[in-house]
Amino acid sequence: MAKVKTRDRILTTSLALFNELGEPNVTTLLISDELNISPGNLYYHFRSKSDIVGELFGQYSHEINDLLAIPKDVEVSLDQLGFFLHLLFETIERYRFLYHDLVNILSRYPELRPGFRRILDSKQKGFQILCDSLANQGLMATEPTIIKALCEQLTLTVCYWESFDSLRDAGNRNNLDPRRGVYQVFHLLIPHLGASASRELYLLAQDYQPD
Amino acid sequence: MAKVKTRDRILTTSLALFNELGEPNVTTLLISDELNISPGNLYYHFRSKSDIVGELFGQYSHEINDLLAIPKDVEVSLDQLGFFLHLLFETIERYRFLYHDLVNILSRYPELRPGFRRILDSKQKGFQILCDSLANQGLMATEPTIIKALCEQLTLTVCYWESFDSLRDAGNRNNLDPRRGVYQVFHLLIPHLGASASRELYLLAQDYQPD
DNA sequence: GTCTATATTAAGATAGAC
DNA sequence: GTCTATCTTAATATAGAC
Repeated sequence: MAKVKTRDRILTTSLALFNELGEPNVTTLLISDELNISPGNLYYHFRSKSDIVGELFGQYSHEINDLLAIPKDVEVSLDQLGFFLHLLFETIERYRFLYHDLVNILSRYPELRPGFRRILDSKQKGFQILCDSLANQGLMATEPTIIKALCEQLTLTVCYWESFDSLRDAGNRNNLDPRRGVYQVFHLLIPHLGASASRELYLLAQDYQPD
Repeated sequence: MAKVKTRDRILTTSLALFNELGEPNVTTLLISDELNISPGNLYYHFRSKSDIVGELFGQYSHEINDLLAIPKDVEVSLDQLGFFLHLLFETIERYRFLYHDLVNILSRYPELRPGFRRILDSKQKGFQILCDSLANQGLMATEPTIIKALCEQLTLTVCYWESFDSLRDAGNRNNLDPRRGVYQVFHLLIPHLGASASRELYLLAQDYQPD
C-alpha cells in the first residue's frame, strides 16, 4: 500500500469537487480542507488554481484523444459501436465539470480554448470515420451533407448529454449513468440505417434502456 | 422619444453584458459603469444582483412559454415549422447566458431550478405536439419510443446548439445566427420523414444553409 | 432617484517557521 | 513537504448626503 503522492491526491480530490459542486464554487481552501492539508501546502504543489484545472484538462484531453484515435479503415460492428460510446460517455462524464460552466471556464482559463476546439474536432472526425465504416458496410446511406450534420449532432450530444440529463433530473436521482447517453446516440443513428440494421440497433438499444 | 426608465435600462444592459462576457464575469460595478450610473443607484432599483438575474429569467420564461403554447390539434406545415424553430432559436439566443454557465448559475440562484425544469418540459411537450402533427399528416412514423427519443434530442439541441456552435467557432466569426440551428434541427427530422416529405425538408434546409 | 464613500466578505496567493 | 499567519484584491451590498 504505497502512499499516494499529495500532488495526485490534490488532483483527484479537485476533480471530484469540481464535478460535484462546479469549478467556480470550489475554492483552494475547500480542496485543502477536504484533504486535511493546509492551503499553503496546496500552493507548494500547484502555483495556482488554474494549474490544477489545466492539468485536469490535460488528463481529459489525453484520455479522449486516445479513445478517438480510430483507424481510418476500421470495420465496426454495432456492438463495438455501443462499447465505444459507453467508454466515450464514461470519460466525458468523469470530467463533466468542464462542460457544465463552459463559458466561465474558458473566460477564466483562456489558454484552454484551443485544446477544447481540438477535442471537438477529434470527436467529429472520429464520428465521421465510424459513419464511413457503417456506410462502407452498406448499413447507412452516404449523402455527405446528411452525414456531416449527423456527425455534428453526435458531437454536440456526447458533449452536452450529461449536462442535459442531470438538469432534467430533479437533482434527486443522482445516479450518473453513461448508458442513457448511449441509448440516446443509438436513437440518433437508427433512422439513418437500412431496415435490417435499423431493427438490430433498435433492439440493441433496449439493453441501454433508461429505467 | 420618452425617456427609458433606469430600471429597464439596467435590465437591457445587464442582459447584453451577461451574454457577451458571461454572467459570473459581470459585476454590478461593471453594469453601473456601462450605464454611467453609480453602483448605489443600481442597488436602489434592484436589491441584489440575483434580483436582476431572476427578473431576466422571468422574461425568458415568459417569452419561451408563449412561444411553446402550441394548440394540441395544430396541423403544421414544414414551412411553418421552420418559422417556429427560427423564433425559438432567436429567443433562446437572446438569453443565451443562462445556458452558458448552467451549473454555476443554478448553484448561485437555486430558486431558478424549478423554472428551468419547467421550461425543459415545455420544450419537450411542444416538440411532442409538433411530431404528433407530422405523424397525423402521415409524414412521419409513429413508434412512440422513437418519437420520445427524438423529442428529447430536439430539446437538448435547441438548448445547447448555440453554446456548441460558438465553441467551435474560433470566437472569430462572432455572427450569431439562429438559421444554423434551424438547419441542424431540420437534419434531425429529415431521416424520420417519409421519402417525399424528407426530400422537401432537405430542400427547405438549403435556405438555412451555413455559409 | 441619484450620488460618494465605505463596510463586509471571501477568494487567490505568499512568507517564513518547522 | 507541510504548517500558520497574513497580504492583496475584488465583489456584493449599505449608509447617508444631495
